[in-house]
Amino acid sequence: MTGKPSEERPGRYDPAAIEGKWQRYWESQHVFRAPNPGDAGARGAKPKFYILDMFPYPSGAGLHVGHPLGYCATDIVARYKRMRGFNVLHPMGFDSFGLPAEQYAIKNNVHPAVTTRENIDRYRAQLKMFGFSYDWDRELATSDPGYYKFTQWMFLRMFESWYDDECQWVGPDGRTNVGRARPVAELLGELEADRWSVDAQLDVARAAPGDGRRSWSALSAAERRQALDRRRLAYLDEIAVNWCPALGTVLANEEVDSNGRSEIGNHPVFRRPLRQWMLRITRYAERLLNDLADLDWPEPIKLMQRNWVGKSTGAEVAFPLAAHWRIENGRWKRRNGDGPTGPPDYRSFADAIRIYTTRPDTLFGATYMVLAPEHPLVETITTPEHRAAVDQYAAAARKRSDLDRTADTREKTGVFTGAYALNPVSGERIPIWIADYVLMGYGTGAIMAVPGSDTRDFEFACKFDLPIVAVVRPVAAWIEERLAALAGQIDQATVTMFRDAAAEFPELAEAIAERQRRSSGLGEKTVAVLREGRDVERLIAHYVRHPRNWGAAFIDEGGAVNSPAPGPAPAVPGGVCDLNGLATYEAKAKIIAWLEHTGVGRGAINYKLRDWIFSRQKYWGEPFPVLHGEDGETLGLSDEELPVELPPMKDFKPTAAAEDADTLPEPPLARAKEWVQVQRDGRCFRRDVNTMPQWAGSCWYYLRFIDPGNAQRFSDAAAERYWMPVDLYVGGAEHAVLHLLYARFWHKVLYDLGYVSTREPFRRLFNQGMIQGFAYRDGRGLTVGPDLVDECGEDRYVLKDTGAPVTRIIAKMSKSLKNVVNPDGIIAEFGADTFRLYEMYMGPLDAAKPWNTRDVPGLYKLCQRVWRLVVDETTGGMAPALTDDPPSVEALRALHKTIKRVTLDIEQLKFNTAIAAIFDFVNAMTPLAARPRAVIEPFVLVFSPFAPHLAEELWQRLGHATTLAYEPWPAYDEKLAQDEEVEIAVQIAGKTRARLTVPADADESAIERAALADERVTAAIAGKQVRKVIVVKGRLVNIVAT
RNA sequence: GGGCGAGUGGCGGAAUGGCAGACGCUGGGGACUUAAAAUCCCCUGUCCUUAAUCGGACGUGCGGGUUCGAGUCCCGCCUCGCCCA
Repeated sequence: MTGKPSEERPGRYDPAAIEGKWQRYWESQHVFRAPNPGDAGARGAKPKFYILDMFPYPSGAGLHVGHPLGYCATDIVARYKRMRGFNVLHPMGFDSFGLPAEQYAIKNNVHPAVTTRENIDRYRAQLKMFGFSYDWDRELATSDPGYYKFTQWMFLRMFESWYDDECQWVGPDGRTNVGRARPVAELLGELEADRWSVDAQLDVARAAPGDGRRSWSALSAAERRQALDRRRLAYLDEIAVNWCPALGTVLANEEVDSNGRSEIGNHPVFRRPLRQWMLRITRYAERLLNDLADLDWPEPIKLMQRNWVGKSTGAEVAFPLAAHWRIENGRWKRRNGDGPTGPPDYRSFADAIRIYTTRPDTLFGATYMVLAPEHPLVETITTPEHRAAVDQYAAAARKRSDLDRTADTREKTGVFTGAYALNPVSGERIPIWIADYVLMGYGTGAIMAVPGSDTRDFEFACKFDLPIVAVVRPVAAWIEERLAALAGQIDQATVTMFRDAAAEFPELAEAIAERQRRSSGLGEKTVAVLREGRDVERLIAHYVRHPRNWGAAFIDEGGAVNSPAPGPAPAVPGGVCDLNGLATYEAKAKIIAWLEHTGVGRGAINYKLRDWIFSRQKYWGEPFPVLHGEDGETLGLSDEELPVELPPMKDFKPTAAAEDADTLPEPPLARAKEWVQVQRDGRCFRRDVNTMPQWAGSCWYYLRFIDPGNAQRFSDAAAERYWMPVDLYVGGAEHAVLHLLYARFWHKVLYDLGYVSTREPFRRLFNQGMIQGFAYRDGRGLTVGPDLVDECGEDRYVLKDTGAPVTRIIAKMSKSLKNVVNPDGIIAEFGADTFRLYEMYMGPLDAAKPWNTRDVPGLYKLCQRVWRLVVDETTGGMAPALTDDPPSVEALRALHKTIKRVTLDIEQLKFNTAIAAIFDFVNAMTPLAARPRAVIEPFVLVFSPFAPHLAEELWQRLGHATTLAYEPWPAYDEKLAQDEEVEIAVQIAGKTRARLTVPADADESAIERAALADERVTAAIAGKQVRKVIVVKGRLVNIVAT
């Protein structure tokens, strides 16, 4: 099928021979070395282009066909840009730390350093087969001590920095920023000079000591440490983590599935409080949002980042505890008489539950409160008679994962603490519950429950029979929707049944009434109203009075009602704030103003984004460059002590632990006893035995590529200024949030500290689509792999063993389905150029598309046909049709059209249509008896980014001594890229009735005249009057006649 | 449940609001050949009409709308994919 060279045809296209030859040439000549400013060979006047692939994680399985998709695309652009005169930085490296490497190493009982080296060698060899134009001199691996030395160095910079929200400053890019990471030393300077001070909560205050604020000199060593640690960008905190005993490590939330099991290996995961390194990414939330505006990224990715940061605006409100506060004469009074009584300040409002809400307009509907079971107040407010139940519930909740706890489908659980709070807008006593659907790590770990306006609160209130007040008037559409949903649920018969049962068994009447009330279906009255004919106004009024009967909360925006409820106005401090009738946005503004005026709350912004848990309890990662003192002091190492290398350990496995919640995680490094113990100035210190997560190394690798050999600095400052930012970053959408958000955060810290010159690392981002595989679905709906299926005739497939028919479907490539395609076999049979062309021709780069090996030979044929444009297969010499004669106009037109289409398509990363243009060119040239060199040579250049080996070989055979990689990209002549004559359609009322050929530059009136003169047109419009003639130049004429 | 994206021949796909199906694959036919492979050429959305042409109708998931003109824009629905819950 593939027509390899033979005795008869020794001159046939032979990719195996030419691809190795050119790969060796490129490598030995360092053809793709990109000079840094100041390097030998640097051409300073050249514009730069930094094009980056998401570097691979070198797994044991080797590359599959999905990996090279993005790499083929970037290689085309890199080669194109070189020919356009850019100095192109196009590097490749390996993300070689991480849990999978460790898992693989454990499974095969080899040290991860060994397997990692082997995997990298394998990946590099595979990558080199494709002929990518990487500057391999810049190769790096994140697990190399020369690399992670700087990962540690950057961590230390974060440890030694604090975030100053108020700092206004001009960055090296000349732009004004608000907020900046600054050295802790500067903070210390302010404190030591008593310009700043420390408040009662050990928070730094930007004011001199006094008014309850203490001077730095008045603090103990431990207090000082605590005050500084609270500000550091990298800090230690005790938080509940996902502890997986079987894997011996803590997992990120994303690594735990909805059943509370680990994504890797499906092991149980437990919640455990653990002291962890955290990075204060939350301080960057606003900048991470705002700076998206400048980026040329796909909108869906930007949106995913925005959602991840999850900014919301609302209010913080303090709900005073009823045990401590009462309202007297319109003022807040302490029950025990002491403490402040005047209009309280929100910050100092003690003995209150603080909550954050996005809907402060619904405050009048807050009929109870819920604390997370871990909330510190639970301990103090629970009354003795509820103590046992609360403790038991809290213990059970701790074991559950966040995901599990907040799943919508789960039945709500919770217990009453016996304590009450006062709703500050109504003065009402409302009960305080604990429930696991409230998370400590989110917001303040407490909520005001508004069952009338929140689905989960509504379900909870129904289950525990807590009051529900509608505070937002629903819209008619919602009422209709609820009616439709409820109509089938509880009908009149059910209601009658309840009533009849109550009449027949008077002793059970109360219990039956209770059940009916709780059933949260349509109540009797609702049904009655329904029968009267769906008067929406009455239904809305009914909902406002009896929301429970409607089975769901109206959670959208609308007019405020019951705020306050009808009746005498409650006597609350500051006077009641009437929201009734206001639209949600007005009500929010009014209540926030009231909250701030009365001191029980304030407007606030909240983010879903959490601080980044930066510790992992595994071996194969970057050690933390810090020492822990016996007194709790944490000491950052000096730059000279970096890198802190991983100790060579024979046993790097996690400690096998029982699969329950009570075992303590013990990282493997804890067993490297000699490594852990460090003497410093006669004192004993312990090294940190955690390692950094896999994301750490990938946060800044694009900076290391700029100057990978630099031992003094992560990269030379001038080189960084020259190359940054990355002009085009290509990779899979699976990294849309985490890697890209972490890297942006990391980069901004370096920017704030003056180490990099741009505030964003990746100017343009492109996500390649997934390459899928085929699978088959049998009669029972089960998916089976291609290894179990035979093809019998066109699009008919049967199971090999039973002969039962199956249908072909498209599925993710997976080991279990055995539908993974390995590129090695394809390259061995057809060559890398064919592989590259096929992947680029499959469809749009960003679309998911199935791999179909059947289509590959078509691209091999293209290579053969291009080959034959230049080479005579039988002799191996030059094709006789190749001439030095001046080209015909037709040949020139074919060339210039091709240059134009390919050029514009590469600019837009539309490689599939660029290759279609190449097919067109080859189709046009093949039948020609004479193929002028003046046409073939520029074509070879245009073809070269796609099939570089073949193009280099032809270029050499055409008589050129050196690589074509730096030949100028052929220019096209706009005139020659157009046909002389074009065929245009003539439509009568939108239907094509005729076609005519006109000169390409014919103007509208000439086209109209020609169209109206056409006999098919005159026949069609005979007896009608022409109302309108639309002429689209070069396309069509549309005649409207009646 | 929410958000985003996508539905076009037997298949992958093409189409600044302007001739739907470029280009490739598959399939069919032909040339060359003793023959096959390879190569080259032609045909290949469905239906109607015709001896064949010529010609006509339909056609971009479904139903509406805007427009001289809709695969493309707007509204509603269905299905699939991805992300978040």
